[in-house]
Amino acid sequence: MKRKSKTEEAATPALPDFRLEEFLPYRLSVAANRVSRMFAHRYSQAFGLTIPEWRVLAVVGRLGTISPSAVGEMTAMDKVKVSRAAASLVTRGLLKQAQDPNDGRGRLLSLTRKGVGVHNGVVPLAKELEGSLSDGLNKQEWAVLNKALVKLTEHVIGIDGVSIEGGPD
Amino acid sequence: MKRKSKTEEAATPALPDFRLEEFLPYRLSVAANRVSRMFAHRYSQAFGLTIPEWRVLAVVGRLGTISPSAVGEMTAMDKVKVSRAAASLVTRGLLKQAQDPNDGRGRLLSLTRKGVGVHNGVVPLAKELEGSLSDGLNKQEWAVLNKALVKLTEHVIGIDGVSIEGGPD
DNA sequence: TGAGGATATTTTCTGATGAAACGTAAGTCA
DNA sequence: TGACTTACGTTTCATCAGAAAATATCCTCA
Repeated sequence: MKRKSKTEEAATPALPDFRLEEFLPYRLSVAANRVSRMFAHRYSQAFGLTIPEWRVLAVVGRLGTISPSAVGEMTAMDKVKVSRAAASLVTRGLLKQAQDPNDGRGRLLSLTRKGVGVHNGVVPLAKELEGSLSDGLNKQEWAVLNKALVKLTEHVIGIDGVSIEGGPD
Repeated sequence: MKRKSKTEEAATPALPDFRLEEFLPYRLSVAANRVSRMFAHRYSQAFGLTIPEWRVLAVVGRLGTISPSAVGEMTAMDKVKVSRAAASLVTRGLLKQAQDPNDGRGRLLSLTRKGVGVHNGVVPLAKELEGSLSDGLNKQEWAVLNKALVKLTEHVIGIDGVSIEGGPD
């Protein structure tokens, strides 16, 4: 199954051993992607929502009335992603977007009645999915995982000066 | 800072409370994205490599000669991503792609001398970056995080039948 | 043998992503 | 007031991702 190609220069000097499978950044990326995909699939199937849309819905649902920029801060999404997600939700009648009376540049987002209905439907699904996820770990592992992710996120910002914004989803 | 919009239908019935910041899938996604971006930035800066390219380089570097499909399995990347990353590495002279003598459909990837050089340069950087990442956590947290990510990844596959492949990076 | 189907990899097509440009609206200060 | 800078949100554009199609080869079994 693994034989050296003899046709050309066979380059096989001493290589530092490196196991990708044991590399934390790799594991983190794979885990996050698998989880994101599963959630995206479910949200989409049940409510036609993408993850950015769901995040906006969740934050607006909790805070009532909020600016797109504040949503961006709370969801770790950049302003472009928030703008698009909000526009899509407005088009679908789940979100209202009004002028901020105190600032001509600003907008204020809030849920419509329909948006409240969807929000109230998605939250239980989200919690249920998170619950089934937690079934794979014991209490202690779950708690440490949560804490470690928060610490890691905060710590990374310090390592690479690059102020990193949102994520793929 | 948070006032009800009175202009239109003010929809504010009882909403289930949901805190996105405490939602594990969200935390996982944010952490993974921040980490991926930091690593992508460094790899790119130092060696002009993207993360898919680095992953391919890493597994080819370890296994010597390997088919693209096997690389895909080992890197959790789909075949398209492997194909593109490999093509890019071949163009840049870091990788050799030969016909599999035993299968007309198959290819065999191996490092060129130049590829070995880059590989030997990236591995220490990767390890160093992982090390600085681990500085943010204590030994025990780090160990549990690693284990939890593996368990989570395996567990997710069972929840959602959708056989999920690669990731964004 | 040779038709049908499976497999490895690449290519195409379409949608998502983010950096940068843009339009507008505040703040600042001389 | 009026230039200059900063901030909010949207739009544009070039890149990137993955699903599905295309290509080439291999396998199976009648």
